[in-house]
Amino acid sequence: MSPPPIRFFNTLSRAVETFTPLRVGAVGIYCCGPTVYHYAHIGNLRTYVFEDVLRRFLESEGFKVTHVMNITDVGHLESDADEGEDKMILAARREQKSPWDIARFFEDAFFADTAALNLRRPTIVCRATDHIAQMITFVKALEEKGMAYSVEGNVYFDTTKFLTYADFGRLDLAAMQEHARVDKDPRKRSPQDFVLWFSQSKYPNQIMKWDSPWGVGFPGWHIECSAMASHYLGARFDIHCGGIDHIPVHHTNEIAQSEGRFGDKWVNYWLHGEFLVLDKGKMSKSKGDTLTIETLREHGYNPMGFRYLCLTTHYRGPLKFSYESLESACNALETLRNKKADWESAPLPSLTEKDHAALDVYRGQFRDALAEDLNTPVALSVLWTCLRDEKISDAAKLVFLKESDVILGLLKQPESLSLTAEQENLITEREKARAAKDWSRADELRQSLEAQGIILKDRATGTDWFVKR
RNA sequence: GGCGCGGUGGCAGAAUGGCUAUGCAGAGGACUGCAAAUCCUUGUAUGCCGGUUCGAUUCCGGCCCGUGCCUCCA
Repeated sequence: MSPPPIRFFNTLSRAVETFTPLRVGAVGIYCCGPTVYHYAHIGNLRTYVFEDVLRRFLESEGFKVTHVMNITDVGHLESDADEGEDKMILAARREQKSPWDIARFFEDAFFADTAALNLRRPTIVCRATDHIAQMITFVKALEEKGMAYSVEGNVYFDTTKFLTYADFGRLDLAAMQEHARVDKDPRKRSPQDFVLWFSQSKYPNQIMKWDSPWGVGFPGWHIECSAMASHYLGARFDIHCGGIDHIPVHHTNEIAQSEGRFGDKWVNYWLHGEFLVLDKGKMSKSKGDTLTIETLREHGYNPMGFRYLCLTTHYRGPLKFSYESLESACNALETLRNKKADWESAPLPSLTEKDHAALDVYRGQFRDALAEDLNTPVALSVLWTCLRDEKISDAAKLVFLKESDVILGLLKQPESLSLTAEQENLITEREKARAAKDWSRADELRQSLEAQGIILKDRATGTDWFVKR
């Protein structure tokens, strides 16, 4: 009996569909990446965790995955002056850093964060500023097809030329117009038309600008994704991911541009991640409550606990974040780590036939959970059930723990620091005390190290240490 | 106004037309050095009102509540 097919919820149809790639054995995925003018917050990162698991799962299914992610490093930096919230930008400006330096700084910070969450780096990371030529080509092509118009140096996409514009987001354009929160740009013919190329910036001190057939300026907000995705993945590809907020505008516009240019279905499957929410709704910069990986560390939590927390929720449902739930996730993760360390430190027997049989069942359940629209909570529950199965050996459990972790990605060691000589001494002294059965002295030393954030684990092979959390 | 998501035990969070995962926390116990780790046992739940059904948390309708997007936003 063949396993159930891989199925994903496709925003195009708003239904779970069987996944069939365009090419046998290969999958192309484009994921909308970060805007690098601030640190990523944990809500942003949740979406990247989902995409990472998607990629790992498809790879485990034998696909060669091309995972493309853009870096939005072009923008309107000068407009940030009146917001004045981001200390880094202010500092960079004070030090007369260029927007490019700032963008690079936050790009590096982004990948440091994703590394802390054990996210695999996309196979292709592409910066918008490195692909201005592709964007210009793209806009020219739209112009030639009569899908764009120029007014006073700005080029706009003509949404009336793309008859299915409202379909993807199921938009009621008339209703939206009535409740528009932003004044219409008088140069636009239709309210939903959007800019492909700006030569008339609303920001007088625009620093990042490029020459173009329409004047010196910079690209519109949506064109980079269409240009880079089609550049790396072709005029048609398998999967496009992003946050759910992208459906009504960004992805709607991407589809309009791309199908406007290529004249055919652009992306087969659109997968969107729901938001992470706080008690009072989503976090936002204006409310001053954005949480970053660094914030979690400051509260004493290991970033990997956040990865675990993400996996306990299905990607299409909101994740209610609280320190209580993060604590719970960290504790669960800690147990997984302890089990792994315990089993690895002791010699284990080889697997029995019974072990093999049970493992096959667990592997199947685990795989099928993920195949059904990436159900990580169920996959985790399969893992725990296996780990607490009295009928199989620890050796078998260790095998499954490691196998499942190729996709879950939870067991990467926390960033460790090396011990000071003094800390090393304390451990050695404690070993001596234990050998002498001086338990109170041993515990005293343990507590002393714990106060410094070092947790000791006595194992069959000796004493290990971990950084707390 | 339009388009979405959610309301399950103390917390997080799955699934399912009947027998309701999983983790954390709490309680009790085992082991151990009265330590750490690990293991075992254990209580409590499906927003409200109707309908369909032998039977609904699950399907349908209505309501209430929360929340997101529609402006760069994961």
